[in-house]
Amino acid sequence: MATSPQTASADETIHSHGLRMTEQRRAVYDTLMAERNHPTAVEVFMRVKSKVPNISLATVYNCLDTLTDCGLVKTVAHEREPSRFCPNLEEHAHFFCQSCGAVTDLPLRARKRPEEVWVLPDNLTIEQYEISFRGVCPKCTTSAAKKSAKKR
Amino acid sequence: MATSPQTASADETIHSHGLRMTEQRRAVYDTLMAERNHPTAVEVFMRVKSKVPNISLATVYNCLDTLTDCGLVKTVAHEREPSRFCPNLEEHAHFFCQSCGAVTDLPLRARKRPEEVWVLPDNLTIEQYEISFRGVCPKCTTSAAKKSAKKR
DNA sequence: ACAATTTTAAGAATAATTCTTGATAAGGAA
DNA sequence: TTCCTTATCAAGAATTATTCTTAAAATTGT
Repeated sequence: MATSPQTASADETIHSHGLRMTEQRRAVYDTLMAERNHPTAVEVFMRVKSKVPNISLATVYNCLDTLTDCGLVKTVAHEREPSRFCPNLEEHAHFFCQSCGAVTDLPLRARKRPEEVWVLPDNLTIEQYEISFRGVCPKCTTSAAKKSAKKR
Repeated sequence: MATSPQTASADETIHSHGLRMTEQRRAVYDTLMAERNHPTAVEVFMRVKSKVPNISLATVYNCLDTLTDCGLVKTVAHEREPSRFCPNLEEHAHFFCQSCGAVTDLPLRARKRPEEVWVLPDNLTIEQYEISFRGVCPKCTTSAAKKSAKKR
């Protein structure tokens, strides 16, 4: 069977960086694409072991770094918690739910730029940015509301 | 001499949390207020030692945590780098210069809200957020421009 | 097939931060 | 004051995420 167009272009991207698409790198990449829920390196490690049983955690870290360097995934660092990895390459922010731990992508609104919200000095070159919101997600807000409704 | 109004209110804030303003906490707080350049815990430690010579790094961490819990300083975590501490309680974002390592506060523009830039699901409760930009600061941009001007 | 280069795996090493514990200090009651 | 309770401190051990080191295995160009 033919490889999907997505994985084919991931191959090309890796090759264009002078690197190879190895079994381990593909397995890590496919794992991220399959469940797009911002897993940590350890979570990726556990999932990927079913495909490549004797892969090591250090190799998972290496693969995630390589994929990040090639621009195929984004590394999301928040507070001092373990980094999370996400294959959404669109410009977006992240929301971390303090209640259930879920991480959600927040897409940019049309025709809005983050730079317009803060006062930036002249001559400042922005190369990247990271926007993290923290609070309670809709699911947890709703279930908390139900609970307090039951009480009375 | 009388204590400054700022330190007096820091005292009150600490007391309102059921805690004491100890020599160590005051020294750490004063150090942050004196040089508002986002030092790391180790940098605070080195500066504070001149006032309290036998303070330990762990105590500096404890003090910084306590001050953060009381809302007197902000802990700024960026990537996997050491946390930095800042006594600017105004709502602001941070800019990290990749060239010189300086951290700059970016105040919010008048009548602008970060929430208006990203698509937020309904029912989502935002409790805090952290906005980090990364790039080259004006000073480094200018000095790089000078250098390349000299070359030709 | 052979040599050169990548990549991997295992475990050691690192770095920032937190935890543990006993000692010290402070505040309040008698 | 003196005792008692609680808070805080200091020192070093422990933890956690991540990176480094190194030798072996795999891949590619010749």
